[in-house]
Amino acid sequence: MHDLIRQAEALCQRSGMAFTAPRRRVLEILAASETPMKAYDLISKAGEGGQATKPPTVYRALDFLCQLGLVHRIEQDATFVACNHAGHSHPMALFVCNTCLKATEVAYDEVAHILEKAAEVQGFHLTRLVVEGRGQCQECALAA
Amino acid sequence: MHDLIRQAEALCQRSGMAFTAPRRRVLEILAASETPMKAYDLISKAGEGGQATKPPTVYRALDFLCQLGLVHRIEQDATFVACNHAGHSHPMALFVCNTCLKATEVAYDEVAHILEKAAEVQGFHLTRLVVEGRGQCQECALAA
DNA sequence: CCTAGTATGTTATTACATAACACTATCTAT
DNA sequence: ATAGATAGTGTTATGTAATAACATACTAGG
Repeated sequence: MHDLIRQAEALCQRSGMAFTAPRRRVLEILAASETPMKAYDLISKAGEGGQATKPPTVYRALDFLCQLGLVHRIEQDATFVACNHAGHSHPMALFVCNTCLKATEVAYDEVAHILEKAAEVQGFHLTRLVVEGRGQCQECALAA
Repeated sequence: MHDLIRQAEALCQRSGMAFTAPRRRVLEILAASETPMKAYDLISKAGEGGQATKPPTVYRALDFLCQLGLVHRIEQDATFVACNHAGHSHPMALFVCNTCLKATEVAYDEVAHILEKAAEVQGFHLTRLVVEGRGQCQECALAA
């Protein structure tokens, strides 16, 4: 978890971007969370203790972190989750458990390839791909 | 386009559901639209001419139509689009052109299979899958 | 008829996200 | 040093997406 912060620092330094206080704060909160978080939970969490934190601050940090691949937005339910695989940016599908709400990352290189081809057949050139799932994780299946 | 309406009627009759006025209205508007629509554009469009139409009316219709597979919600940008392939419910990925905003449907049976397997390896059982893309369609590529 | 089930109408509110502008820090070319 | 460019934050206000809660109407089976 502290690894992620260090990775972020390194990544920013290499690309000449600033790893500023709000960006660090948002990443720390997400990294410490077991499950993906909604933006407004992040906002209130970020405001605990210190000064009040307002939506734009957090949304800007999220945009930044998403672009760097340190955080992913889950489109299905508009939540955000820290990414374990920062740095190497191979495409990752996010599968969210309906019971415990935890997100599992799954590589989908092959799938991306197939989809790109399928799109190309229709003359469509892909620049972004969203692959997400819902279901039940192993732990919750066993507990049931 | 009128085909879609008839398909909807048939589908509802078969499954004993009512194809009511607001449901028909929403489907008609979506079927007539070249591109996916935002909910609130639908709401104001639905309110044109006749009586004012309020959010819950449209959202309820959308839920209904989505469940029947007559309409798809595009998670990336919270838009809705009528489905060409109503009835048979094989999984369809939606690729949206960044230029003309039109959506193209692409079958992804194979992909679904691979993802299910990839998930199962980690003990994750999938119940829902979202596959969406962004990019440029053929027409727009040629026009550029 | 009347009542259970299904759907709609309406008001109000909650949740998600960004526009616009003022201010601060930092870097760099002169 | 210092003026100007660049990047980032703080703040106010607002725009956009979605739903809760409750009242009302339609319709089919007893």
